[in-house]
Amino acid sequence: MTTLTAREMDVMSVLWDLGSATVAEVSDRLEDDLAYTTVLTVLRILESKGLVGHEREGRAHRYHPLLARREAGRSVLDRLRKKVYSGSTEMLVANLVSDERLSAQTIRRLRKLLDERLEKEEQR
Amino acid sequence: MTTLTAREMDVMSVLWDLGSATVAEVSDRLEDDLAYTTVLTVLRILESKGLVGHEREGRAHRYHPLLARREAGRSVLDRLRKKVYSGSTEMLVANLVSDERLSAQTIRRLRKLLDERLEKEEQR
DNA sequence: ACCATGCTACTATATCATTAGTATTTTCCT
DNA sequence: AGGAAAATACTAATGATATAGTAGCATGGT
Repeated sequence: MTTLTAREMDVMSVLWDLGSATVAEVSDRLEDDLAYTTVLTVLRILESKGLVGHEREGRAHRYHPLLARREAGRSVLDRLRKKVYSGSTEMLVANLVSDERLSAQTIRRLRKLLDERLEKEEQR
Repeated sequence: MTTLTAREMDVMSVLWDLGSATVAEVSDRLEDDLAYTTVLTVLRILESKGLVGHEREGRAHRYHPLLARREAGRSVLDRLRKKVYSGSTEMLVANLVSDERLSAQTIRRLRKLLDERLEKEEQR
């Protein structure tokens, strides 16, 4: 299972958004003002866990994610559902849609998503 | 913000499910076989963070959650949305409903939830 | 009233997370 | 080619997490 620490998630977030990034680029995008070497250290830890890779680019290293958003999200959601919502996806979603500020448009799109899912489910 | 560690979440999970529990009860319910004192230590840390409280019961202490499921869930979801899904609730939910094994019934209930939410949204 | 048992209080330790400094290497530019 | 600028490699300190042992206290049963 893939568990990211808070800081690791911050860094992965930048890589996901940019596709790939050098240490300096990651450092720039992080909210907190960390030392350059601190960011590098986090990236190396992520690499040692097999969650990012890198290749040379000029004198710098360019890092890219090996772990997909989807995978990372799934492992968090899975745990959240189990531990916080007693295993109930329904409670999780209920909580989610009632807390977040969602536009009518977004809600319609989400409903459509469920409709499509329902069709697939019923034709099995 | 309320950030629970993995183990803290395990323990809170038991308290949420049972309403309240003694150290022994929590210990029993945990998947991992931890020493009694380990569980006690976690509960004391949670108490020091203001997330649980306790009262005497015979010679034991009975612990109860002060942090609600909802709050805990929200803080995780919030972070997840921001960091993993670039702020998009839609992507989060899409990911959620396409990965989880949901029954047709559950999907219908979730859709109903959205419908209700939509009405509220439109009458404003 | 006593004592065995279960519980807490206090303490301890290993590991992981977070942060960053210093030394060294690389490369780009003139 | 040589040097400034910028990057990495290595090292390390601090703090949080996770785990549990030991001593001592309290209480419930007989």
